[in-house]
Amino acid sequence: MQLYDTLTRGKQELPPPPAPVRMYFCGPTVYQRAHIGNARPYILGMWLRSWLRSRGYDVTLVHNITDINDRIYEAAPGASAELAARATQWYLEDTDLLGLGRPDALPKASEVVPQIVRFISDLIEGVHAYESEGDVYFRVASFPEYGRLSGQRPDQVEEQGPNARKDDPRDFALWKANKPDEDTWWDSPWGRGRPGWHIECSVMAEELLGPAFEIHGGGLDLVFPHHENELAQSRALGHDFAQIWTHNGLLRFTGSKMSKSEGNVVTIRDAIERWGRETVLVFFLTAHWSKPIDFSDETLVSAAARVDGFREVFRGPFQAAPARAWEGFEAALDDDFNTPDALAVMHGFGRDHELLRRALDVFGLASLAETAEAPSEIVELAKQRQEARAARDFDEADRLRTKIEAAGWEARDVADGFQLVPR
RNA sequence: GGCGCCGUGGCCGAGUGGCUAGGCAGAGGCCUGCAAAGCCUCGCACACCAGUUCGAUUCUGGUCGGCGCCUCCA
Repeated sequence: MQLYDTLTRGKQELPPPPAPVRMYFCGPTVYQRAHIGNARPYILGMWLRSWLRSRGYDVTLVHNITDINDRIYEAAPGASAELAARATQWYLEDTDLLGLGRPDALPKASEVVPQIVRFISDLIEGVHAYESEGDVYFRVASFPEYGRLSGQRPDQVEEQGPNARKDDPRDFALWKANKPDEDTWWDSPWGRGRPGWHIECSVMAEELLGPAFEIHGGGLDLVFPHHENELAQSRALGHDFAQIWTHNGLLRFTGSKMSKSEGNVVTIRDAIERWGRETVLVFFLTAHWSKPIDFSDETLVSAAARVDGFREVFRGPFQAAPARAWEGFEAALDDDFNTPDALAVMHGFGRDHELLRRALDVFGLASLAETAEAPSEIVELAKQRQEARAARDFDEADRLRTKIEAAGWEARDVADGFQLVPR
C-alpha cells in the first residue's frame, strides 16, 4: 500500500499489515455550516480507514475540530463558545448524513488547552519560542528544516504587516494574549489568552497518536502555513511527527476555489439534499483525491447516472466476473488510493453482484445493492397491465403504465413477467 | 516577488516510452406491441514548440493557459 506524500514529493510505502496506521486529518473551524469542500478530507479519511482495515491494518483515525479561532470570535461577539458548540453539532449532523460513520476520535482544541500550554512551555525552554507582551511566538530562524514541507523559503515569503511583538516577521503565534472583544480565554504562565492556530493540531495529534504516527491529512490549502508550522513545532521538540502527508485537492466551483470568503459555497446539507448522499460520494470517487475537482451540475449529473448504473446491476441476473477481477480493484486502491481507476475496475465486474457489493461497501455505498419493493397497489396495477398486454389491449396497457409512472415507478417487461423500478 | 499543482476525445477522468482505460453524453443496430433495461457497433484524445529516442501522450527544456498557497481557509 502506498500513498503520495507531500513531504517527499513521491509515493511512500506503508509497512505491511497488520502494522498500525495512525491517521490525523485536519477538520473544520466551526463557526458556520460546513461546505461540501470541507467534506473531502473527512470522506477521504473515512474511506482510507475503511480500505486499510479491510487490508488488515490496525487503523486509528483522529479528526479534529478547531473550536478556538478568530473567525469564531468575529462571527459571534460575546457568544463564541456557544457558536462553536452549535457549529460542532452541525458538523457532526452534516457529516453523519454521508453515512460513513465517525472517526475514532474527534478532539476539540478547547479540550486540550492545558496540554497546549505544556507544549508551548517546552518550546520556550529550548530556543524555539519566546514570550512577548503576553503572546508567545515560534522562532522560525531556530529551526533550519523550516520550509521543507511546503517548499517555501522563509526569506522569500511575502512581507507581512509589521508586528512589533515579533522578533522576526516570519515567526508565528503559539499563544495569543486575550483581547477585549474575545470572550473565551484560558489562564497561562503568560497571562490570560488562547492558543494560536497551529499548535492545537500538534498537541491533539500527539496526545492521541503519540509523537510519531503514519499519516497526516488535510486540504491542500493547509500545506502552508498550517502544516509547515505543525511540523516545525513538533520536530523542534525532537518528535518525529507524521511520516506521510496526504493533501487532498480542493473543490472548484465555477472555476475558482469553493470557500467561505469567495461566497460560492454549497453546504454539505444542500449538496446531499439536492443530489443524494450516494451521488455526492460517487462524485468524490470520480477524481483522484489529490487532484482538484469541479463541483458543477455536469459532474454531479454524471455521478448520478453512474449511481443509477450501479443500482441497475443489482436488478439484473447474477453473472460471475472474470477470475482475478477483484485483484484489479485491490491494485487500484493499493496504488495511492486511486478511486477513478477502481471505479473503472468496478464497471468491469459486470453483473457480479458479490464483487460489486464488496467494492461499494468500501466506500459506504452498499445501499446501492438494495432493490426496492413496490407497494402492493402498484404491483396490482402492473398485474392488470400484464393482463391487458396478454389480451393485446395495448391502449389499456399504456394507460396503466402512465398511471404507474405517475406513482413514481417504472414498469418494465421482462422475460417472465414484469419488473417495477423506482423512477 | 516566492512556492506548489495541473492542462487527455462533446463532458468527467485513469494511465503508459511502442500493446483497448473506464464512465457520462451522442450516432447506428439487436431485442420490444411500443417502451424501458440490457447487449453489439462507432467516433483521426493526449495545450503548443523544440530536444532525447528506432519510436513520446508518456522523459528533458521552453512557451502559453488554468488553479492553489505565502502566518489564524479542508
